[in-house]
Amino acid sequence: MVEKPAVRPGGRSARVQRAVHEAVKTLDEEVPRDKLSVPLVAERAGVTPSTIYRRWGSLKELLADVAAERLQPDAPVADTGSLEGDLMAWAGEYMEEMTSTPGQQMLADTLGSTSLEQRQRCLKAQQHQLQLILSRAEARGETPLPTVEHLLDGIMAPLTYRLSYAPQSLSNANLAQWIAATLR
Amino acid sequence: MVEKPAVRPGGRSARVQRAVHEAVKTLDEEVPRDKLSVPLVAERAGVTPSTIYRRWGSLKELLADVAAERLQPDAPVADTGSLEGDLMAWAGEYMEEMTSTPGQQMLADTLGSTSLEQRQRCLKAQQHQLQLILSRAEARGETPLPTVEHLLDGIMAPLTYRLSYAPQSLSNANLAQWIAATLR
DNA sequence: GCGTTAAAGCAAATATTTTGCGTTAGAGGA
DNA sequence: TCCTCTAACGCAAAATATTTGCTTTAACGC
Repeated sequence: MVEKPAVRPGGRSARVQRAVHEAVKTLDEEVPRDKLSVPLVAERAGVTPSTIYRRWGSLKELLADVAAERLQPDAPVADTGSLEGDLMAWAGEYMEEMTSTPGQQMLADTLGSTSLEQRQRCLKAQQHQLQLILSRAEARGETPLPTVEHLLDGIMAPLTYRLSYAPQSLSNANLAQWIAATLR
Repeated sequence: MVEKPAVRPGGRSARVQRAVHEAVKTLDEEVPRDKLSVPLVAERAGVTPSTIYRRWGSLKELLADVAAERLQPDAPVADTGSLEGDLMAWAGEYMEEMTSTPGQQMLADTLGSTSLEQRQRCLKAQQHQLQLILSRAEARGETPLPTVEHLLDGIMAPLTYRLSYAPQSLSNANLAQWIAATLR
């Protein structure tokens, strides 16, 4: 039911997808979540509701798709000069973004979705970013290097767990501690 | 919007709540998720849809409420004779349950809900169970003992992270490794 | 250009959600 | 025990949202 990346970015499909995604993002800032509806999004995007239902199936899946897309990193990871610094900068930014109200909403949208697919996209993106950070550390000659899996389990997992279950308990100190413990 | 524990278990409110929860649990095994609707639940529970809408607000919130309730442990934690054994038994059972299709559904229902409240209930329950396990270890004289927070970050967090993002990658070996590393 | 076809539009048929108002069950007091 | 008060429920009409069959459009490959 979910659209594969369009083969040609200029096609009609791609145009509709962009318009709909854009409409969701805009409206999400204008109306409270329980007022967001498929007909509303459709009107803003200039398409008919049935187009959205046929393509995404439901509002829930559409929101998950948009959220997963927004979670794809657009900015390259900052290079602070050390593995620990890079991790702190990158995970810190992620934490910052995800503790905000729209961030919490995005998280709920992805985690609440029925299809694993969207979540796997997010995981892939995180793995990719971490791999980049690790490669830079390797180039610097830092050693010993942890694996991506290690970083996920030691840093991203506790971070994500708290983002869902106790976001107010999160702090940079927490994060720094997980990073330090994982690199040890 | 969510019902506080009924003051009197015999009252009408409590009866309706039980009937509705029961209906959700039964129907969840009978019909595919996208066919589950408020009117359907209402009919099975013998109440009118408006009762459910007035009390829970939406199907999503009702499902989150039911899921959170199901995540409250009903069986006491097994006593295997050691902290490591108890953790493995308890977390293993949780992992087992949550990798199943209904388990994945419950997880999505709670994590996808708008209200933190339900997730906090689950966190409280996990903390309580872990505290129980720790108290037993303390009584046995095992030392040094980790904190509940440590166990959450080291074991439950990676477990939960993978349950959401890569459930197929989970194994007892993984779990055993997290437990061993956390107790070290 | 020209046929082919996947995706979009349109509108009617269903289904769900909301709402106003009457009814009922049960708590608390005389 | 009975009476009163009120929160929660039932009912049914109105408003919205969703599904569906059929038509139209636009982009791909020839």
